[in-house]
Parts: sequence; structure tokens; C-alpha cells
Amino acid sequence: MELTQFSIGEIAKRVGCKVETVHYYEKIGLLPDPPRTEGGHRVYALTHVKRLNFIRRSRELGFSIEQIRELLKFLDEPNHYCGEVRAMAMLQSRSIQQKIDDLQRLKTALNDMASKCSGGTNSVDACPIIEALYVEA
Amino acid sequence: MELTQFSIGEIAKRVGCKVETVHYYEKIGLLPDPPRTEGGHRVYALTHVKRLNFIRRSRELGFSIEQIRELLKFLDEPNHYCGEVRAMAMLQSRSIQQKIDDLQRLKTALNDMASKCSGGTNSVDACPIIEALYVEA
DNA sequence: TATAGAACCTATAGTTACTATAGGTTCAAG
DNA sequence: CTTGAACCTATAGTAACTATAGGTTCTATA
Repeated sequence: MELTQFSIGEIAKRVGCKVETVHYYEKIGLLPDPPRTEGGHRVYALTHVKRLNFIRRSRELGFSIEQIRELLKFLDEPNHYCGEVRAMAMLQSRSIQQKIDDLQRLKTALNDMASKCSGGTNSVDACPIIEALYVEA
Repeated sequence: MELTQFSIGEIAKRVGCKVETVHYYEKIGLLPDPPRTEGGHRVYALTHVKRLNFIRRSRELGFSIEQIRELLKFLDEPNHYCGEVRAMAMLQSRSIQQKIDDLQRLKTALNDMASKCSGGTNSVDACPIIEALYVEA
């Protein structure tokens, strides 16, 4: 006999988020309003857990709420193409690579500074951090 | 003849941010209050432009305002003992590496999913990205 | 030099994606 | 049948801006 009903605390725990976050997703319309108990407590089914999990995993991958709304449309209205989803993933991937490159540059700059720092005082003008980050427009 | 004075609109344009953002940085104490014209308009020097640029580039790289406050101490108090500066730089460097690793992992995950997805006009029902995310936690 | 309108000023409210709090109600174990 | 954990709603707070309102100053041109 499988579990087919879940409290809000249970589904939050299952996907690793706060109860308040589930409330929030409901409020902004990412999760449908679930049925309630007599007393008003939310009762979720497995489809809700799946959907919530989808949202959380997408957030972890750097998708915005609005992007996830788009992705969920693919689920809710299946007249879409795999290519659209793939395009969004690739776009996301490229912007992440951009961030990685930038961070790598800064890290190098910081390491340079640390090594140049070992003897004497360095002035603001000669600071390798500023040099690394200052790009004249 | 070099430009040595800038209006708020000019420095915002130079570093690629909004005028309001400059106001904001001033309000929270990241940028010093510049001198004003008779009429009350802010007048910036090149040092302000450099500092603002530093803040913006650091933000783009994912540093929080509070972290930038720390980094700016390198600039504001250049007569720190070198060992101290070096230690702070190395600490930052390690946290940057952590970020790089995290981002690399996300990118790999996205690329893996995208590569399994043939794209094109297949129905979204069979999209591996959707499948990958839409699993039970 | 007068003037139009672009750019500036302050102050406040809105945004994103949650997170925290308050003050109350319901559920489930003992 | 009690007690306390978990739930409920509503509101406020967070970070780091961004937008708006309503007014003033600067500057280019006629």
C-alpha cells in the first residue's frame, strides 16, 4: 500500500524546501490549490510532489520563476516541442559559463594580489584587484 | 584636455548601471557623498568612477554588497599589514573557487540533459530535460 | 537672453524569491 | 481527552535594486 496523500510538511521535506515556500508557490500560481481536510489543512497527491520537485530542481539550476512558468506550460499544454526546452537549457548553460569565466578572472586577480602583497605596502593605484576589474568605458 | 568631472548620469553610463543604482550605493555607504554644484547636483571625479566600476564588476561576479564592503577595505586602508591583506585575499579566492565548482556542476547537469535531447519538433512528452527534472524526490 | 526639455533632486513604493513572525486552529499520539 | 506539533492566514522583512511621483536645475538653441 503506497502513500498517496501528503501533508504540506511532508512534501516540503520530500523536496527539501520550507513549508512557507510551498505556500508561496501556491500563492503565485505555480502549484495548484490542493484539496483540504475538514479543518482546512492541505492534502497533496503524488502529482503535486512531482510538480513541486520540478520547480525546486529548476530553481537549483538557475531558472527564474518566470522561466519555470514557461517550462511548466510545456508540461501543462503538451503541444510544444522538445527543441524549445532544449533552447532554454542551452541559454542557461551559456550564461553560467560566462559567470564561471568572470569568476576565474577575479580569482586569478586575487591570487596575484596576494602574491604581490608579501613585501611592502601597495597603493590603491597599483592594486591588482582594481586593475583586474577596472575596464574603462 | 581630459574629463575630470562627471555628472551622475555620465558615471552611470560609463559603468553600465542606472542613476538610481548610484544613488543607492551612496545611501548604503559604498560610494562617498560627492561634492555638489550650487544647485545640488552631484559632481564626481575619476576616483568615483573607478570605485563604482569596481562595485559593479564585483556584483556581476556574484559578490554580495557586504562582501564588496570587505573588498573595498583593501582600497580604503591600503596600509594594512601585508599578511592581513593576503589572508583576506586568499579567503576570498577560496570562496570564489567554491562558486566556480558549484556553477560548473550546474552547467554539466544542464549540458548532460540538453545532449540527451534531440531537440527539433519532437513532442515535449519525450523531452529528457522535462523527464530528468520531473522525477519523484 | 529667454526658454524648452533633458537631466537632476528627494522620497517612497514596487520587484524577486523567498523567509520570518504573530496569533490563532487542527490534528494525532499517548 | 489533553497536549503539543503541525497546520492555518496575514503581514512584514530581506537583498539589491528599479520605478514612480513631483519638483528643481542645467544646458543647448532660437
